[in-house]
Amino acid sequence: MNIEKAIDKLKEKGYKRTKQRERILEIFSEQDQGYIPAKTILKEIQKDFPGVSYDTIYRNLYLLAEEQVLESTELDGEKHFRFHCDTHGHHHHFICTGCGKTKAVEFCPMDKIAQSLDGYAVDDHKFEIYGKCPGCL
Amino acid sequence: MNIEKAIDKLKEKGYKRTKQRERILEIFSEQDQGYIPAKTILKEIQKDFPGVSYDTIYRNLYLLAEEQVLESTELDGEKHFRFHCDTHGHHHHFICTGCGKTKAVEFCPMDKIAQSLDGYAVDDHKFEIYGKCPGCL
DNA sequence: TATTTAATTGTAATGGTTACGATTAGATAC
DNA sequence: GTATCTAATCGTAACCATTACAATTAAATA
Repeated sequence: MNIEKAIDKLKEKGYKRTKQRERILEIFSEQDQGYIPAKTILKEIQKDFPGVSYDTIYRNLYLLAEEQVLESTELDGEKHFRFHCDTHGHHHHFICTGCGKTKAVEFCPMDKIAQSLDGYAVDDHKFEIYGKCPGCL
Repeated sequence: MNIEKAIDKLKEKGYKRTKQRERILEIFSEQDQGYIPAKTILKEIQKDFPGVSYDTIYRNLYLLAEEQVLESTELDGEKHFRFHCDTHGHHHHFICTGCGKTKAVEFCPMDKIAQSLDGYAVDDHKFEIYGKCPGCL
Protein backbone atom coordinates (compact mmCIF):
# COMPACT_ATOMS: atom_id res chain seq x y z
CA MET A 1 0.00 0.00 0.00
CA ASN A 2 1.28 3.35 -1.11
CA ILE A 3 0.92 6.48 1.02
CA GLU A 4 -0.59 8.67 -1.68
CA LYS A 5 -3.04 5.97 -2.60
CA ALA A 6 -4.10 5.67 1.01
CA ILE A 7 -4.55 9.42 1.38
CA ASP A 8 -6.59 9.57 -1.82
CA LYS A 9 -8.79 6.81 -0.49
CA LEU A 10 -9.45 8.84 2.64
CA LYS A 11 -9.98 12.03 0.66
CA GLU A 12 -12.75 10.40 -1.33
CA LYS A 13 -14.59 9.77 1.90
CA GLY A 14 -14.18 13.33 3.10
CA TYR A 15 -11.25 12.78 5.45
CA LYS A 16 -8.61 15.45 5.43
CA ARG A 17 -4.93 15.21 4.80
CA THR A 18 -3.10 16.13 7.98
CA LYS A 19 0.57 16.14 8.84
CA GLN A 20 0.04 13.71 11.68
CA ARG A 21 -1.92 11.27 9.59
CA GLU A 22 0.63 11.46 6.84
CA ARG A 23 3.43 10.80 9.31
CA ILE A 24 1.62 7.73 10.66
CA LEU A 25 1.42 6.31 7.15
CA GLU A 26 5.10 7.08 6.61
CA ILE A 27 6.06 5.15 9.72
CA PHE A 28 4.27 2.10 8.40
CA SER A 29 5.84 2.36 4.99
CA GLU A 30 9.33 2.72 6.48
CA GLN A 31 8.81 -0.44 8.51
CA ASP A 32 6.35 -2.49 6.55
CA GLN A 33 7.58 -5.92 7.42
CA GLY A 34 5.59 -6.55 10.52
CA TYR A 35 3.08 -5.53 13.13
CA ILE A 36 3.81 -2.39 15.13
CA PRO A 37 2.27 -1.73 18.56
CA ALA A 38 0.31 1.52 18.97
CA LYS A 39 2.81 2.59 21.62
CA THR A 40 5.65 2.48 19.09
CA ILE A 41 3.71 4.62 16.63
CA LEU A 42 3.16 7.16 19.37
CA LYS A 43 6.85 7.29 20.32
CA GLU A 44 7.92 7.57 16.72
CA ILE A 45 5.51 10.33 15.79
CA GLN A 46 6.41 12.29 18.91
CA LYS A 47 9.84 12.92 17.43
CA ASP A 48 8.18 15.17 14.85
CA PHE A 49 5.05 16.19 16.78
CA PRO A 50 5.97 16.32 20.47
CA GLY A 51 2.48 17.21 21.62
CA VAL A 52 0.61 14.54 19.72
CA SER A 53 -2.19 13.04 21.77
CA TYR A 54 -3.37 9.50 22.33
CA ASP A 55 -6.62 10.43 20.75
CA THR A 56 -4.91 11.29 17.49
CA ILE A 57 -3.00 8.04 17.37
CA TYR A 58 -5.87 5.74 18.12
CA ARG A 59 -8.40 7.64 16.06
CA ASN A 60 -6.14 7.45 13.05
CA LEU A 61 -5.13 3.85 13.52
CA TYR A 62 -8.74 2.76 13.87
CA LEU A 63 -9.80 4.86 10.92
CA LEU A 64 -7.06 3.43 8.76
CA ALA A 65 -7.94 -0.08 9.82
CA GLU A 66 -11.60 0.62 9.12
CA GLU A 67 -10.69 1.80 5.64
CA GLN A 68 -8.58 -1.31 5.12
CA VAL A 69 -5.39 0.69 4.75
CA LEU A 70 -4.07 -1.08 7.83
CA GLU A 71 -4.81 -4.44 9.35
CA SER A 72 -4.65 -5.08 13.05
CA THR A 73 -4.22 -7.82 15.59
CA GLU A 74 -3.83 -8.11 19.32
CA LEU A 75 -0.58 -9.49 20.70
CA ASP A 76 0.02 -9.73 24.45
CA GLY A 77 -2.96 -7.52 25.12
CA GLU A 78 -1.67 -4.73 22.91
CA LYS A 79 -3.11 -3.68 19.60
CA HIS A 80 -0.70 -3.96 16.69
CA PHE A 81 -1.01 -2.64 13.17
CA ARG A 82 0.57 -3.12 9.77
CA PHE A 83 -0.13 -2.14 6.20
CA HIS A 84 -2.88 -4.19 4.69
CA CYS A 85 -1.47 -6.63 2.18
CA ASP A 86 -3.43 -6.15 -1.02
CA THR A 87 -0.91 -7.61 -3.43
CA HIS A 88 -2.39 -11.07 -3.24
CA GLY A 89 -5.52 -12.79 -2.02
CA HIS A 90 -6.79 -13.61 1.44
CA HIS A 91 -4.09 -15.15 3.56
CA HIS A 92 -2.69 -15.36 7.08
CA HIS A 93 0.56 -14.64 8.85
CA PHE A 94 3.43 -16.18 10.67
CA ILE A 95 4.42 -13.57 13.28
CA CYS A 96 7.91 -13.51 14.74
CA THR A 97 7.74 -13.03 18.50
CA GLY A 98 11.27 -11.71 18.41
CA CYS A 99 11.09 -8.84 15.94
CA GLY A 100 7.43 -8.70 14.96
CA LYS A 101 8.12 -9.34 11.30
CA THR A 102 5.59 -11.41 9.46
CA LYS A 103 5.55 -13.94 6.67
CA ALA A 104 2.46 -14.54 4.61
CA VAL A 105 0.96 -18.01 4.71
CA GLU A 106 -1.10 -18.66 1.61
CA PHE A 107 -3.55 -21.03 3.17
CA CYS A 108 -6.87 -20.41 4.82
CA PRO A 109 -8.41 -23.21 6.85
CA MET A 110 -11.93 -21.88 6.52
CA ASP A 111 -12.56 -23.68 3.23
CA LYS A 112 -11.83 -26.99 4.90
CA ILE A 113 -14.28 -26.60 7.74
CA ALA A 114 -17.25 -24.78 6.24
CA GLN A 115 -19.49 -27.83 6.24
CA SER A 116 -18.71 -28.70 9.86
CA LEU A 117 -20.25 -25.38 10.96
CA ASP A 118 -23.65 -25.94 9.46
CA GLY A 119 -26.20 -23.91 11.37
CA TYR A 120 -23.60 -21.46 12.64
CA ALA A 121 -23.10 -17.97 11.26
CA VAL A 122 -19.41 -17.31 10.80
CA ASP A 123 -18.50 -13.62 11.03
CA ASP A 124 -14.75 -13.71 11.37
CA HIS A 125 -11.76 -15.90 12.00
CA LYS A 126 -8.20 -15.64 13.16
CA PHE A 127 -5.32 -17.85 12.20
CA GLU A 128 -1.87 -16.80 13.32
CA ILE A 129 1.35 -18.68 13.76
CA TYR A 130 3.89 -17.54 16.32
CA GLY A 131 7.57 -18.31 16.55
CA LYS A 132 11.01 -17.09 15.55
CA CYS A 133 11.99 -16.05 12.06
CA PRO A 134 15.34 -17.13 10.56
CA GLY A 135 16.85 -13.77 11.46
CA CYS A 136 15.97 -14.14 15.13
CA LEU A 137 17.01 -17.77 15.46
CA MET B 1 -11.85 -32.46 33.20
CA ASN B 2 -13.02 -33.51 36.62
CA ILE B 3 -12.56 -31.32 39.71
CA GLU B 4 -11.02 -34.00 41.91
CA LYS B 5 -8.67 -34.98 39.15
CA ALA B 6 -7.58 -31.40 38.77
CA ILE B 7 -7.02 -30.98 42.50
CA ASP B 8 -5.01 -34.19 42.65
CA LYS B 9 -2.87 -32.93 39.82
CA LEU B 10 -2.12 -29.77 41.77
CA LYS B 11 -1.52 -31.70 44.98
CA GLU B 12 1.18 -33.75 43.31
CA LYS B 13 3.03 -30.56 42.57
CA GLY B 14 2.75 -29.29 46.13
CA TYR B 15 -0.19 -26.93 45.63
CA LYS B 16 -2.74 -26.87 48.38
CA ARG B 17 -6.44 -27.48 48.26
CA THR B 18 -8.24 -24.28 49.17
CA LYS B 19 -11.90 -23.38 49.26
CA GLN B 20 -11.42 -20.59 46.77
CA ARG B 21 -9.51 -22.71 44.29
CA GLU B 22 -12.09 -25.45 44.59
CA ARG B 23 -14.87 -22.95 43.96
CA ILE B 24 -13.14 -21.67 40.83
CA LEU B 25 -13.01 -25.19 39.47
CA GLU B 26 -16.68 -25.68 40.35
CA ILE B 27 -17.65 -22.58 38.41
CA PHE B 28 -15.96 -23.95 35.32
CA SER B 29 -17.58 -27.34 35.66
CA GLU B 30 -21.03 -25.81 36.10
CA GLN B 31 -20.60 -23.81 32.90
CA ASP B 32 -18.22 -25.79 30.78
CA GLN B 33 -19.56 -24.94 27.38
CA GLY B 34 -17.56 -21.87 26.66
CA TYR B 35 -14.97 -19.31 27.58
CA ILE B 36 -15.57 -17.27 30.72
CA PRO B 37 -13.97 -13.85 31.30
CA ALA B 38 -11.93 -13.42 34.49
CA LYS B 39 -14.37 -10.74 35.61
CA THR B 40 -17.23 -13.22 35.59
CA ILE B 41 -15.27 -15.68 37.70
CA LEU B 42 -14.63 -12.91 40.19
CA LYS B 43 -18.30 -11.93 40.41
CA GLU B 44 -19.39 -15.52 40.75
CA ILE B 45 -16.92 -16.44 43.47
CA GLN B 46 -17.74 -13.29 45.43
CA LYS B 47 -21.17 -14.73 46.14
CA ASP B 48 -19.47 -17.30 48.39
CA PHE B 49 -16.32 -15.39 49.31
CA PRO B 50 -17.19 -11.69 49.40
CA GLY B 51 -13.66 -10.56 50.17
CA VAL B 52 -11.86 -12.52 47.49
CA SER B 53 -9.10 -10.49 45.87
CA TYR B 54 -8.00 -10.01 42.30
CA ASP B 55 -4.74 -11.62 43.20
CA THR B 56 -6.47 -14.85 44.14
CA ILE B 57 -8.47 -15.00 40.93
CA TYR B 58 -5.66 -14.30 38.54
CA ARG B 59 -3.09 -16.36 40.41
CA ASN B 60 -5.38 -19.36 40.30
CA LEU B 61 -6.49 -18.93 36.71
CA TYR B 62 -2.91 -18.63 35.54
CA LEU B 63 -1.82 -21.56 37.67
CA LEU B 64 -4.62 -23.72 36.35
CA ALA B 65 -3.83 -22.72 32.78
CA GLU B 66 -0.15 -23.44 33.40
CA GLU B 67 -1.08 -26.90 34.65
CA GLN B 68 -3.29 -27.43 31.62
CA VAL B 69 -6.42 -27.75 33.69
CA LEU B 70 -7.74 -24.69 31.91
CA GLU B 71 -7.08 -23.20 28.53
CA SER B 72 -7.21 -19.51 27.83
CA THR B 73 -7.68 -17.00 25.06
CA GLU B 74 -8.03 -13.27 24.74
CA LEU B 75 -11.29 -11.85 23.44
CA ASP B 76 -11.81 -8.09 23.15
CA GLY B 77 -8.78 -7.46 25.29
CA GLU B 78 -10.06 -9.59 28.13
CA LYS B 79 -8.64 -12.92 29.20
CA HIS B 80 -11.08 -15.79 29.02
CA PHE B 81 -10.79 -19.30 30.37
CA ARG B 82 -12.43 -22.68 29.98
CA PHE B 83 -11.73 -26.24 30.99
CA HIS B 84 -9.07 -27.83 28.88
CA CYS B 85 -10.61 -30.34 26.49
CA ASP B 86 -8.72 -33.57 26.95
CA THR B 87 -11.34 -35.95 25.69
CA HIS B 88 -10.07 -35.86 22.14
CA GLY B 89 -7.01 -34.73 20.24
CA HIS B 90 -5.69 -31.34 19.33
CA HIS B 91 -8.39 -29.15 17.87
CA HIS B 92 -9.69 -25.60 17.65
CA HIS B 93 -12.87 -23.72 18.44
CA PHE B 94 -15.72 -21.84 16.98
CA ILE B 95 -16.56 -19.19 19.59
CA CYS B 96 -20.01 -17.62 19.75
CA THR B 97 -19.71 -13.87 20.17
CA GLY B 98 -23.20 -13.84 21.60
CA CYS B 99 -23.00 -16.28 24.48
CA GLY B 100 -19.36 -17.38 24.56
CA LYS B 101 -20.17 -21.03 23.95
CA THR B 102 -17.75 -22.96 21.82
CA LYS B 103 -17.88 -25.75 19.32
CA ALA B 104 -14.87 -27.92 18.67
CA VAL B 105 -13.49 -27.90 15.15
CA GLU B 106 -11.52 -31.05 14.46
CA PHE B 107 -9.13 -29.61 12.00
CA CYS B 108 -5.73 -28.07 12.51
CA PRO B 109 -4.22 -26.10 9.62
CA MET B 110 -0.67 -26.52 10.87
CA ASP B 111 -0.19 -29.84 9.08
CA LYS B 112 -0.99 -28.19 5.78
CA ILE B 113 1.55 -25.43 6.06
CA ALA B 114 4.53 -27.01 7.81
CA GLN B 115 6.69 -27.09 4.69
CA SER B 116 5.98 -23.47 3.82
CA LEU B 117 7.67 -22.38 7.06
CA ASP B 118 11.00 -24.00 6.43
CA GLY B 119 13.69 -22.16 8.38
CA TYR B 120 11.17 -20.76 10.87
CA ALA B 121 10.74 -22.09 14.39
CA VAL B 122 7.06 -22.43 15.17
CA ASP B 123 6.26 -22.13 18.87
CA ASP B 124 2.53 -21.68 18.88
CA HIS B 125 -0.50 -20.97 16.77
CA LYS B 126 -4.01 -19.68 17.13
CA PHE B 127 -6.99 -20.58 15.03
CA GLU B 128 -10.37 -19.36 16.17
CA ILE B 129 -13.63 -18.83 14.38
CA TYR B 130 -16.07 -16.19 15.57
CA GLY B 131 -19.76 -15.87 14.91
CA LYS B 132 -23.18 -16.77 16.25
CA CYS B 133 -24.23 -20.20 17.36
CA PRO B 134 -27.66 -21.62 16.40
CA GLY B 135 -29.03 -20.65 19.80
CA CYS B 136 -28.06 -17.01 19.35
CA LEU B 137 -29.22 -16.69 15.76
C1' DT C 1 -10.76 35.72 3.10
C1' DA C 2 -14.65 33.58 5.30
C1' DT C 3 -16.81 29.52 6.46
C1' DT C 4 -17.41 24.87 7.50
C1' DT C 5 -16.18 20.79 9.55
C1' DA C 6 -12.68 17.40 10.37
C1' DA C 7 -8.78 16.88 13.28
C1' DT C 8 -5.89 17.72 17.10
C1' DT C 9 -4.64 18.85 21.78
C1' DG C 10 -4.46 18.37 26.71
C1' DT C 11 -5.98 16.02 30.12
C1' DA C 12 -8.64 12.93 32.79
C1' DA C 13 -11.21 8.75 33.34
C1' DT C 14 -11.76 3.86 32.65
C1' DG C 15 -10.95 -0.88 33.14
C1' DG C 16 -8.38 -5.03 33.08
C1' DT C 17 -4.35 -6.66 35.05
C1' DT C 18 -0.39 -6.86 38.10
C1' DA C 19 2.11 -6.26 42.46
C1' DC C 20 3.09 -6.65 47.29
C1' DG C 21 3.37 -6.57 52.44
C1' DA C 22 0.75 -8.43 56.07
C1' DT C 23 -2.14 -12.08 57.48
C1' DT C 24 -4.42 -16.57 57.23
C1' DA C 25 -4.92 -21.33 56.62
C1' DG C 26 -3.71 -26.03 54.46
C1' DA C 27 -0.45 -29.81 55.15
C1' DT C 28 2.83 -32.36 57.60
C1' DA C 29 5.49 -33.91 61.46
C1' DC C 30 5.81 -34.53 66.23
C1' DG D 1 -3.94 -31.95 69.23
C1' DT D 2 -0.09 -28.70 68.64
C1' DA D 3 3.78 -26.68 66.39
C1' DT D 4 5.80 -25.55 62.22
C1' DC D 5 6.34 -24.55 57.51
C1' DT D 6 4.99 -22.54 53.50
C1' DA D 7 1.41 -21.84 50.12
C1' DA D 8 -2.47 -18.99 49.63
C1' DT D 9 -5.28 -15.18 50.53
C1' DC D 10 -6.56 -10.40 51.53
C1' DG D 11 -6.66 -5.49 51.03
C1' DT D 12 -5.15 -2.14 48.55
C1' DA D 13 -2.65 0.42 45.34
C1' DA D 14 -0.09 0.82 41.18
C1' DC D 15 0.29 0.07 36.34
C1' DC D 16 -0.69 0.59 31.61
C1' DA D 17 -3.20 0.46 27.36
C1' DT D 18 -7.15 2.42 25.85
C1' DT D 19 -11.06 5.55 25.69
C1' DA D 20 -13.43 9.93 26.26
C1' DC D 21 -14.31 14.80 25.84
C1' DA D 22 -14.41 19.91 25.80
C1' DA D 23 -11.81 23.47 23.80
C1' DT D 24 -8.95 24.76 20.09
C1' DT D 25 -6.76 24.44 15.60
C1' DA D 26 -6.24 23.68 10.85
C1' DA D 27 -7.56 21.55 6.24
C1' DA D 28 -10.67 22.23 2.42
C1' DT D 29 -13.86 24.70 -0.27
C1' DA D 30 -16.33 28.54 -1.98
